[in-house]
Amino acid sequence: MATTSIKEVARHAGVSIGTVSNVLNRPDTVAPGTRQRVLDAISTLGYVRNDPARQLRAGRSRTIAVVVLDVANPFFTDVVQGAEAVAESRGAVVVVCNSGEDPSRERRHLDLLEEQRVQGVLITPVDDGRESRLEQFIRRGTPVVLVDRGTGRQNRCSVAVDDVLGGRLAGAHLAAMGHRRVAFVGGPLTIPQVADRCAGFRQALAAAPATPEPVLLGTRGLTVAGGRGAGEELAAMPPGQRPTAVFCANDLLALGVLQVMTLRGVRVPTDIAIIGYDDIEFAAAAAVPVSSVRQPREQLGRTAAQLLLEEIHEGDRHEHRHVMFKPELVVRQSSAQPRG
Amino acid sequence: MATTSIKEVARHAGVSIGTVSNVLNRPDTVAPGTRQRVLDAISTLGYVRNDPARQLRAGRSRTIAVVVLDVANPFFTDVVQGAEAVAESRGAVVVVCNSGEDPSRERRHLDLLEEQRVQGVLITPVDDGRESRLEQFIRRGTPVVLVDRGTGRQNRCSVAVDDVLGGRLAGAHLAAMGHRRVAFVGGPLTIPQVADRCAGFRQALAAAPATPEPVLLGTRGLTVAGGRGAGEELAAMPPGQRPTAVFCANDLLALGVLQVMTLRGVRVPTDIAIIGYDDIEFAAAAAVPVSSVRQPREQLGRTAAQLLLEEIHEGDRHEHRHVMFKPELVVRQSSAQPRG
DNA sequence: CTCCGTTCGTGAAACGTTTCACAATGGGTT
DNA sequence: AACCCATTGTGAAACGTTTCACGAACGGAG
Repeated sequence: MATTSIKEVARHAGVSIGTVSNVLNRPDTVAPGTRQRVLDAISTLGYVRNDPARQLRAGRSRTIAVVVLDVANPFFTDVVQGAEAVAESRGAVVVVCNSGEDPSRERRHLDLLEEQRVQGVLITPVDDGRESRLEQFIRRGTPVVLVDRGTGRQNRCSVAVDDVLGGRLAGAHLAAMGHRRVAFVGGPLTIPQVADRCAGFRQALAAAPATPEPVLLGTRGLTVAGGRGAGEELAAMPPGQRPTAVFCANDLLALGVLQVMTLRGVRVPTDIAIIGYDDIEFAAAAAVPVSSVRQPREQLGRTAAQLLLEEIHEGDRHEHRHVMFKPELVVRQSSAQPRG
Repeated sequence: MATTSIKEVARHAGVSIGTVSNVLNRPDTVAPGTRQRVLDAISTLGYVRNDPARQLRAGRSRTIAVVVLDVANPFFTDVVQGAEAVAESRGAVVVVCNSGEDPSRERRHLDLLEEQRVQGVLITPVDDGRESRLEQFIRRGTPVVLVDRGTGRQNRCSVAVDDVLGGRLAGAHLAAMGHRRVAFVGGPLTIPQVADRCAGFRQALAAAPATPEPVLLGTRGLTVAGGRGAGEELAAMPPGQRPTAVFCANDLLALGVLQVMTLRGVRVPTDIAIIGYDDIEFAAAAAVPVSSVRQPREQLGRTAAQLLLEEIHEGDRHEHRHVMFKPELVVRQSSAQPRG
C-alpha cells in the first residue's frame, strides 16, 4: 500500500499541508468546518503519521529505553512494568533491551539507542568502567539513570535497594527467633548485592547476644542448582552441628535448599529455618512457603523513570540524585517457629 | 552536545556530504586516503548517525516488534529470545511491547508501531476479531505473524504448538502407568489452549482400555492459587475415591496442587501422580520434581521471526504458512511410579 | 595529441514532517 | 470611511540522510 502522506490529505481536503499539520497538533487554531474536512480526509485515506519524519524535525524521539541484564528475571520484568507505567502516563514510549549480561550486546544496544536519539536510558549496566561505552554515552549528553548498580559516580542519577539493611533484617529476625547456629548461603561474593546482604546479615548477628559468626556456604551462582548443592552440604551434617537456620542470597537458592531438605527428611522449619531474598512469586508458592526479603521492584522502576523524565525536562540545570529504597522482611512458614 | 551531522564531518574532512555518506554505506567506492580522512573526522567529532533521518529517506525502519500478552510469563520471554536471536542475525532490531491482555493497550501499541513504520510484527493478539485493529493493520500492508493463537485466518502466517497432542501425551502416559481414576485440573475452558489440552487428554484415555472419563476440576485461572483450590478438593476426597493421578493445564496449577498435597500428607507420586504443562523452570525445581509437557518455546519464536522476515523479503509474492510444533512429555518424579 | 574508459568525487533532489512569518478576510471602533 | 485586531489559512524553509546523474582527473591506446 502506497503510504499516504500529509500532502495527499491536504489535496483531498482542499487545504495546505500546514493546515493539516495544525489539525494534528493544534486543533483549536483551525476553524471547526475546515478541521472536520481534514479529519474526514484523514480517515477515508487511512492516513497514518510518519514518526521518523516527525522525529527528524523534532531532533529527538519520544522513546526511553530500559536496558536490563536478563529479561527472564522476575526482578527486571517488575522494574520494567513500573517504568512503563510512569513513562506511558507522560506520553513516552518504552523499549526494552536485553544485554543478557554480555558487555558486547550492551555496547551494541547503546550504539543503536544513540543512533535512534532516544530521550534517555534506564540501565543496569554490565560494563560500568571509566572508559565504558556507557560513560561515553553519558558524556555525549543522553540522560541516564542507573538501576540497582553502582551509585558511585556523580554524573548520573541512580536508584537502588539497601541490601545491607536487607541482610540485617534477616539476621535480626533469626536471632530473635532464638537461633544460635546459622549459615549464609550464596556467592560469588564479588557480586555487590551478595556481599552487601552477607555483610548486613553478619552485622545483625554480631549485634545480637550469644550468636556466633555464621557459617558461609559458597555457591557458584544464584540458581536453584546452587541451592541444591548447599542443601546437600547441610543435610550431610550431623543434626547436632547443623545450623538451625540459613539465610540465602536469593529465593532460587532458598528453593534449592528447601527441595533437598524435603527430600532428605530434614523438617522445615522445625529442624532448620530458611529465609530467601527477592520475594519472587514462587517463594510464597513453595511446598513450605518461604520467608523472604522483599524489594520494592515496581517502585524502583517508577522512581527511576521519574528521575529520568525530570532530567530530560530540566536539562542542564538538573541535579543528580541517588535514591535508596528499604527492603522489607516477609515472614512465612519456613522461618515462623521460635526456637527452644 | 550539539548533535554533529554528516555536514560537519564533510567540512572537517574537506569533502562533500555525498562522500561521507559513501564512506558510511559503500566504503569500497571511495579512495583509501579520502576514506581514512573521513573516518578520522567521524571519530574526532564523535559523529553518530541519525536514524530517524535514514528511516525517513528509506521509507521504513529496521525494527520488528513482538507484542506479547504478558512480559512476566516465562513462555513469552523465551519466545522473545528466540525471535531476537533470528532477527539480530539478520540485522533487524527487536522491540517488545506488552499488551497485558488489555485490548486497548494492544490497540495503542499497534497505533504506535504503524506510525513508526515497523517492518513487521509478531503478535499473540488479545483482540483478533474481524474488525479489530490488527485486521486493519494487516490490510494496510504490514506483515504480521501470529504466535500461538488463531490459525484460522488465511491472510497471515502463524506458528503454534499442538495442544491436543500435548493432552494426549499426558493421558497416554498416565494410562500406561496403570492409573484408572484420573482428573483434569484447569479452566476456564473458554481459553482455547485449555480446551485443547483437555480434549487431547480425554481422547487418549478413551483410547486406553478400562479407563473411565476423567473428573474435571475447574479453576478460575491458570495460577498457583487456582491449583491450591483444586488441591483442597482432592485432599478432601476419601482416598478410595480420590483420583490416583491429575493432569493440570499448566505448571502453576500443578505446583499449587503439589503444595496442598504435601501439606495434607498425600504422598506424591505414591498416592497421587501429577503432570503439568509448559515445563517452566520451577517444575523441575519443585519439592517433588513435576512431570510436564514441554513446548519448544524458543523454537516458536525463531520460526515466527523467520516467517516474518521471509514475508518482508518476498513482499507480494509471499505464500502464508501455518507451522504447528509438537510438544514433548518430560517425565519426572511426580508421575514416575507405576501403579498396582 | 586526441579520444575513451575508469575511478573518484560532487551537488542537488527527495523523503514527510513542523514551524514561522506573513497574507487574507472580516468584523468592530473611531 | 479609515483603521486595527483577531481569526484563519498559506507557503517555504529546515531537519539529516541517501541516491543518482553528472563532471573532473587521469592514464593508456591508437
